[in-house]
Amino acid sequence: MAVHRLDRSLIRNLSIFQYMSDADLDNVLAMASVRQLPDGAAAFMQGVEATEFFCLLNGRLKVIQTTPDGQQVVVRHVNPGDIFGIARAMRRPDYPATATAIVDSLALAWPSNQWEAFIARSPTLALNALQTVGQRLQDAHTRILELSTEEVERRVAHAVLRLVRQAGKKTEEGILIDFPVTRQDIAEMTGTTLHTVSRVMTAWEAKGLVQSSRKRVVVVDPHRLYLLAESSGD
Amino acid sequence: MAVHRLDRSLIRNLSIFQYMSDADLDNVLAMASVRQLPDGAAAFMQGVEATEFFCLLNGRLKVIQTTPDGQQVVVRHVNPGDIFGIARAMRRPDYPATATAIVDSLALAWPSNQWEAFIARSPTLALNALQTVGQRLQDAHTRILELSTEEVERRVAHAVLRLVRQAGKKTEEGILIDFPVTRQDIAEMTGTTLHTVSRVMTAWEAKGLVQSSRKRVVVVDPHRLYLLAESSGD
DNA sequence: CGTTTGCTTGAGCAATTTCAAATCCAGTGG
DNA sequence: CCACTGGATTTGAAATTGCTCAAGCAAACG
Repeated sequence: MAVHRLDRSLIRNLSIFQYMSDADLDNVLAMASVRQLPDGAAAFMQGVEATEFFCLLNGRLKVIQTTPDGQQVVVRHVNPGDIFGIARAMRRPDYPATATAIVDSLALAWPSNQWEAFIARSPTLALNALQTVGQRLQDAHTRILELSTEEVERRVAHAVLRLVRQAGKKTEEGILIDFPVTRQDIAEMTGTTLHTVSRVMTAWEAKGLVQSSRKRVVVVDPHRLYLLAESSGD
Repeated sequence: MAVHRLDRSLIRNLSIFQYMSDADLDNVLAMASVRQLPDGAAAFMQGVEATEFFCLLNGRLKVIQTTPDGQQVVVRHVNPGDIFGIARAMRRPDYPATATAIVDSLALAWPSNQWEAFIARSPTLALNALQTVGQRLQDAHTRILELSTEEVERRVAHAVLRLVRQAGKKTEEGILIDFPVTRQDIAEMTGTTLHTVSRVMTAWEAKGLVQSSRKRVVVVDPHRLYLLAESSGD
């Protein structure tokens, strides 16, 4: 549970903790515990009291919101260096979504009630946190704009390009999305069905834009995909 | 331009400035200027450098994002007491949307570069700001969930109920939304067309749920509207 | 008044979902 | 090594939702 000798360098480079003094960092680290999250494990679940917040050291999570009738939406993916589960920082008592590891992952965890103390100690941290949440708000608005104004194919294109930016890895055939993604996942990111995603991606495959197989997507021609995402489809 | 003798009580009750010392408040007020925004005037415009942030004293604004091809989305409505235009606080150089007064309004304005100084002076302000942005993020996610999983009628119902919560005013016939709202506005809040909104609302009118006319919406039976918004529509 | 802005409504149509059925593939356990 | 199992994917056909186009009407505004 408690952590001995966590290295400062672990979190020194995380954007949220940038520009903090060594002393403050040590203080922050002293309160942290390490959490191992095997593939499929949840860091926290929707509706449960928010007792901790986290920072992902490595691996990858997806954050999912579920409607009362069981439909799911992928809120976002958590990448190494991201903080997540900061519901309490926004004065929300419970987690609004579920965060699940999609590959074996490792995270730091702090008790939620430490948040205020951290902020009080370091105004820089406050500004960083605000920026982080602000960025997420931007992303959310972008998504609302897309859901409101774009047709499915372009939404899917945007979603795939976003995945490329977050986890793109150069390979022989093109840029691989470096974690398992199903058609269902992409459907939940774009507000459509796995059937439609499948049809769209099959068409792209025929046009030589992507290559995909089971839980695996490679973008062969990012530029043409980008054009497709942006052009008004004429 | 500069403001003389703004009363502390003006902003004392605004949630964002709660729990600040009188001295800090005076300091904050000293930097503020008052901005009159007649109906139709823009506080700021999308894409323009974010030189100021604001707090609405009274009136009502709508915040709109426009796509490259001219489609519009209502991001949110600004109500008295809300801060807005804090793009810079999230390290965004420009305003991501346009804020327009939909009734004659009055706001306080501060230079964007004051933000950091304010936060440094008062950690409480930082926490309040974080909460505010956090709330907006929640709202945005709620909207994404609705856009992704609900059909038009329920989305419109949710949007109208949200307006009721923000600006509902009891009248003879029911709860009036206390500022001008067009079908187009509601369409831009729900990702549909004014035609569809019109059809939906005409049907509601026939069922005795609402009464509406030009730029005016009265919810006659909030409870039944709520049921309609929540039920899976069976 | 004439013009503009907002609202309604019908008809046809296109995009997407639903429903249904196969097929594929990775891993599992004989 | 191979058949088996279950999740993932593909695909066709039918059903549906909501959009586009088009027209007419009504209230507000100068």
